[in-house]
Amino acid sequence: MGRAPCCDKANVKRGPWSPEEDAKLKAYIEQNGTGGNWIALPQKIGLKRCGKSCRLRWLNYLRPNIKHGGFSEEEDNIICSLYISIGSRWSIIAAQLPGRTDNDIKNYWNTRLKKKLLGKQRKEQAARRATLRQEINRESQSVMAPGGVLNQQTPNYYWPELPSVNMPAMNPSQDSHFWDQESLRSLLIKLGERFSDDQQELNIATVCPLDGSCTSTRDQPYSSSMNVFSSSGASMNSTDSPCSQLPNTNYAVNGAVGPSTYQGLDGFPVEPHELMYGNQQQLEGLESLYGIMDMANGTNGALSSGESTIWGNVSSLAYPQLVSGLETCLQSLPQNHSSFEVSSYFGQQ
DNA sequence: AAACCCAACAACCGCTTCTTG
DNA sequence: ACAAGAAGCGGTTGTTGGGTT
Repeated sequence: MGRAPCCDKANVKRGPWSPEEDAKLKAYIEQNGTGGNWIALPQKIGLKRCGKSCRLRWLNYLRPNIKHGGFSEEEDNIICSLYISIGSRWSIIAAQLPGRTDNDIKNYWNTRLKKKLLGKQRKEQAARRATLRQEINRESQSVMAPGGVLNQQTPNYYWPELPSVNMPAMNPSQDSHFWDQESLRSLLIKLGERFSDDQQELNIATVCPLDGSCTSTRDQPYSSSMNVFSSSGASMNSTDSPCSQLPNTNYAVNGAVGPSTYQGLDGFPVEPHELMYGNQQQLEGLESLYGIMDMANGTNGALSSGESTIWGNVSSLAYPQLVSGLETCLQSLPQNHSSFEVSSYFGQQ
């Protein structure tokens, strides 16, 4: 037995909406609201449409203050960084872009943004692969060579540490890849406004990327906007974001976050670098992200030894607090996409 | 001018989650 | 606690219009 249809498909009009239908629906909702029941609405106003279709039409097109097209550079950046950190959670992404609908963003991503990013990235990918393989070969040759480090104790699943992919410093002031500060700031402010409706100051632990020391966000710049994921049990507007229903996060200070732990990844079974070096497929998936990260950072994507690498950019990309907050937020949501899943996704493209 | 291709976007479908009785 | 129905969501498909051959 399949699921019962939401409406009588035989008596329901499908396809594009006519201006008359739009006008009817708009006028009724503006005057009476939806009445809390989309299914019954079309009958009330004499529309031969499915209730779901009415809802979609209203939300994506007729609702006031909807913006169509003309995505700004900043919006591009926000979409990219959020996509990279949380995956295709379009409704959450849309919630950060006033006037944009999830459908609009999804379409924009699928038709333009993804291509823009992947096209840019593809060019660089070949060059990077060559470099990486060269490095790997060199490394493995030195390992296998007589007098090399390989011995009986070396587990065969061990992937040698890649010289060009080291855990980077993540200091914005020193990192030319670091996300444009203004975009970053405004995004954080937006998110802060959206997620928090109390003014309590946050007390979030932050791992210093340089030395791994633990500090509170009280000491950080932009602290006013970092109450995004308040540990204070702040009340949140449940209509604004799914994250509003989240339990408190584990960012409370008191040393809860250790130096080697990535924020928001506490629940993750292994540490990022372990995954990264786990196998070559994974690596290539992550490789694919380089281009995107670089695009987001407004650089040409060149990655050479000693430069900031993906992890540095991941951090900068989405601003440690934002990403970690979202990661944690999403751990409590269904259909979670972690950054690692996203990287796998790109690896398959 | 016709055929074809492709990008963009609107709308649909079906699954999941939430709400209510 | 449970079931049913409604709403939300994301993937996919269909349509349209512009560009190219």
